Amino acid sequence: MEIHQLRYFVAVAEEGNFSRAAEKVRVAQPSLSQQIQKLEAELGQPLFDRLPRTVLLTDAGKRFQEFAQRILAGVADAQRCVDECKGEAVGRLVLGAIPTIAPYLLPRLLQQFQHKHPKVSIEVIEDVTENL
Amino acid sequence: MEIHQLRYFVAVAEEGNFSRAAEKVRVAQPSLSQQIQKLEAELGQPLFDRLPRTVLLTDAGKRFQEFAQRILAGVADAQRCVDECKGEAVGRLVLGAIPTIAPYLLPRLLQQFQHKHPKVSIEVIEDVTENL
DNA sequence: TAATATTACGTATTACGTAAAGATT
DNA sequence: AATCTTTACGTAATACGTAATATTA
Repeated sequence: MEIHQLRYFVAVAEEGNFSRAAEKVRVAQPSLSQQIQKLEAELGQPLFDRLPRTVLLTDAGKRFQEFAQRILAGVADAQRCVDECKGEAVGRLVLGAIPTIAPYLLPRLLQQFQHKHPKVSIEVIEDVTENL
Repeated sequence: MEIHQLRYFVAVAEEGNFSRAAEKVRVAQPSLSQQIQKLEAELGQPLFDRLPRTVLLTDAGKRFQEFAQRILAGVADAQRCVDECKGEAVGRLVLGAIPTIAPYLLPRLLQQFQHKHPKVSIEVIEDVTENL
């Protein structure tokens, strides 16, 4: 069982149609068909009844759908969760800069940086020799 | 993000050691290392601090671990869920058998079958000609 | 030197797309 | 004929293992 298979499965379940599901998940329709078959083989039973007009979930498929959706939601949550950590730098930044240029470039850059990393304290040293 | 990557990640998080984790999930250690790197790349940040003696979860890694475990638990649940559907055959089974042999083989087989498929009603016909 | 993680690289698996076939209306 | 799914098959992506290379104690 793989995550992309779960995406395909949910798409077919929602669309009731392999072709439209394939467009939705942006994959060739036979490829999607293969992945669904593979998933069904691994689970040991069919997830869909392939009827002439539409594709319906089997009982097992209905059950499975809820789990699949919860898993995919979990994946999305996990993504978002670590994204929140991303810019969360903390600490202290000491920055050396050439006195002549500093006032012209730094203000905007530092403002952007502070916005992204509010927990970092910044100190700018224009004349480095003072600290030698 | 793939399910096997989550398994690898959880193993490393639990073992605090790539080598032992690799044994646990039965994969070569460099392969596991690669998959972790790939996962970290996709998430946009490291999940582990590679320290000399051990491997520790980063803040993002700690957060991610909970989600990963929930996802894997969901996968296991999904498997179990559809397994429950498996033997749930319902309906009626009419079985023809050679009269001489039937009494010797069928009782045990039918008992097993009924145990697995309690919702199937069974009829045994020993003399098929009666039904022609 | 021992223990551990990463990089390099060739191989085997596999997901994919295109084309053809099957099935149903 | 038209619509939809599956089968067939070659290609491309990739997960894997082995071997070599850091890195640290």
